[in-house]
Amino acid sequence: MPSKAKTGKKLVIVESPAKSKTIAKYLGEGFIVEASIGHIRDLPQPSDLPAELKKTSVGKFAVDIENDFKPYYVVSPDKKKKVAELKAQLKDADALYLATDGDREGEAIAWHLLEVLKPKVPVYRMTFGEITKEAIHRAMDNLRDVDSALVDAQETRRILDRLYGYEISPVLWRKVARGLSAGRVQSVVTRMVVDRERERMAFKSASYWDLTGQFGTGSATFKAKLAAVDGAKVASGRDFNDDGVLTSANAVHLNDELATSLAAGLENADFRVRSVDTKPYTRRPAAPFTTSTLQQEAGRKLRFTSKSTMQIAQRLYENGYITYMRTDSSALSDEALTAARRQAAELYGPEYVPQSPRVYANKAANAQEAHEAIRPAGDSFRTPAQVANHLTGDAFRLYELIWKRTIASQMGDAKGSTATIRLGAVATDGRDAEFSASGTVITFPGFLAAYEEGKDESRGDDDSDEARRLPNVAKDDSLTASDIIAIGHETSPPPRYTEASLTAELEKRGIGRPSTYASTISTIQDRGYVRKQGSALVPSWIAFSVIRLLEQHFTDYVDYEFTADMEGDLDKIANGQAVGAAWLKHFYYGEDADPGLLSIVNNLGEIDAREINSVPIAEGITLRVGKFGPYLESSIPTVDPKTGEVVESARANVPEDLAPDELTAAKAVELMETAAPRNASWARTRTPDTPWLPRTADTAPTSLRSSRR
DNA sequence: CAGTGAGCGAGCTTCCGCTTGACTT
Repeated sequence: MPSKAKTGKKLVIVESPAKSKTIAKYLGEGFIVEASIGHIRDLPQPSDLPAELKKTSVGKFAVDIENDFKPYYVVSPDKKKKVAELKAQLKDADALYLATDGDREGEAIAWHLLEVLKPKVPVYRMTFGEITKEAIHRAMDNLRDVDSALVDAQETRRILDRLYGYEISPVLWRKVARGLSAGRVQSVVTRMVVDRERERMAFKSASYWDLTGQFGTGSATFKAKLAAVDGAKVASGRDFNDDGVLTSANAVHLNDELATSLAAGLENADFRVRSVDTKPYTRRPAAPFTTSTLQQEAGRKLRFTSKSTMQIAQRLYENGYITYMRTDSSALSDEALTAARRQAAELYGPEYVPQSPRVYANKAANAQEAHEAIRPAGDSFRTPAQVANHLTGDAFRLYELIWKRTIASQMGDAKGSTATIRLGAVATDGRDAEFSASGTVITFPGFLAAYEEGKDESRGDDDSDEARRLPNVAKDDSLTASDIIAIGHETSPPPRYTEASLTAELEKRGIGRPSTYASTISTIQDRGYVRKQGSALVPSWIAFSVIRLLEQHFTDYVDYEFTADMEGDLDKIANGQAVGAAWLKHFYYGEDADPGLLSIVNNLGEIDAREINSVPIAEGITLRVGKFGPYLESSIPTVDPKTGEVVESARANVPEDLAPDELTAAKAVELMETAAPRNASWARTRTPDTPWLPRTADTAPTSLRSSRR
């Protein structure tokens, strides 16, 4: 066999196969572009370690906790084939270019490739923020070495997550239930959902009343709302706190009676315009999509789950319709800016495009910006009409959303004016009532011509800033009045998170990464911490127990700032100001006053499982999380009337679909009463004067039969 | 179903982040 001659080609390795095709095109002859398809090595499951290692200091985490936290890496089973292919390609190449993403994880992938492929040819690290011919060639002119400090930072992050998850999860198995898990990201996310439910449980609703009326001059009428009585502002939803207490000192709180009598007293009153105030209105377009904002907006406008949004986006990306869909950057490349501005001008006219391109600053904490924003691919965008024949239902709708958002982001502000009319009259009882109405008129739609961002369900009063035109009126004009009615309102608790609003919050706080938002939300559902009720995320009672334990014993680890603090430290490692191994040593074994994770876990002392799994619900009634789910227990001893026996406690099941905030004291009593017959005595002693028909196996069918006849 | 428990104690569960297919339901 003749000895194999080198092809003289250069091997370039990127992360994503879809990217590799485009890059190959730009680099041309002489280059072979391959993809690693993400990470190629990772820490194995400790159970998969070779037997001889299991007994050593590596055995617990696949990290040597006694020797500078040296990780024990293995090539991931599903990457063995890929690695073999890359090795074969490298044999024929005369240079290797590691072109993985320009962020912390990408740097680590480059290093792992280096470790596994052991190239004998020159190796260069290259990075680019966008996939254009210019950017790729610029990257070729700015080659460097793999940044070992940045790799150290990634490795530290990886090991920290293993130590955190695999040290704390077993505590939950022992104290709450088997199979549970804790982690730097999932535990904080679960805590957010639990905290929101706690706020809802503690929430006390307040009721307040106001008036609306129809006012007008001749034929034109408009609706206005009571704003002030005798010069004092009328209290509305935002004037109450979550305890149902009025917090605005100068506001008048109208109840049913006061509002109804005022409405009656205004029936024939002489209403006049008191002021007309006009203010200019401008609104700016939203930034181009990041992973997080795409998931939110697709959730709001298209009702997609985060998971399905990502699946559809992946297909669009692979087929060349959009740019990369896992990104935390809202920046557009120069090529995209030009394309968006040109297309906006063509479709809407040059006056719709501002003089200079709009630049969006990144709002998210810890953004790494290895890619540009999510936008239509290419240097001239295909319009939705042009792709309509190639894309089916959901894919088309997602493309259209991305296209609109991108175009709109480079269009001018919407301009108009907001008019506010204040009008009033004196009621028959002498009270002065002032109403107000406002309406916005858009004189130049700007970006609104292309796209408007959706809104999340808002709290409190319904927004009256709708785009409506108010009639032309002037001060002291007399107005007709009709339909003056009193309306009662109740303040509402903070809304539950949805996938979309939770993702937004995670991005804002810098918790998790674009590639994991969707899977994190799946994880907390798979573990039974959270379930979806419609689009709302509702925590389980198990989650309450878990979070309570973590808050009490691992306070710092479930702090909302934990990840942000970690990122700060990792930055120091990436800058060479700190070393990963020393940082991990501090984290795991402690330092000075800080005990470290290991000693916390080893010195938990007596965690009273019963206490952790209990939540007081009402006087004498406690919710407990047991082996078979949550149940209610009453601690009020009662005497069984038949046997004369003292019953120490009674129990009742809690329905699966009952959200924690729906388990009020009254509901708990009701559940105890309708539980098993043995609780009958409990119910009778508790509410002696209420006649109560036990719904037992004996009585229920009878009553059903009789009621049906 | 039954509720933090007698004794012995095997074997099991778990993290985050980067990427796609190859699987089943």
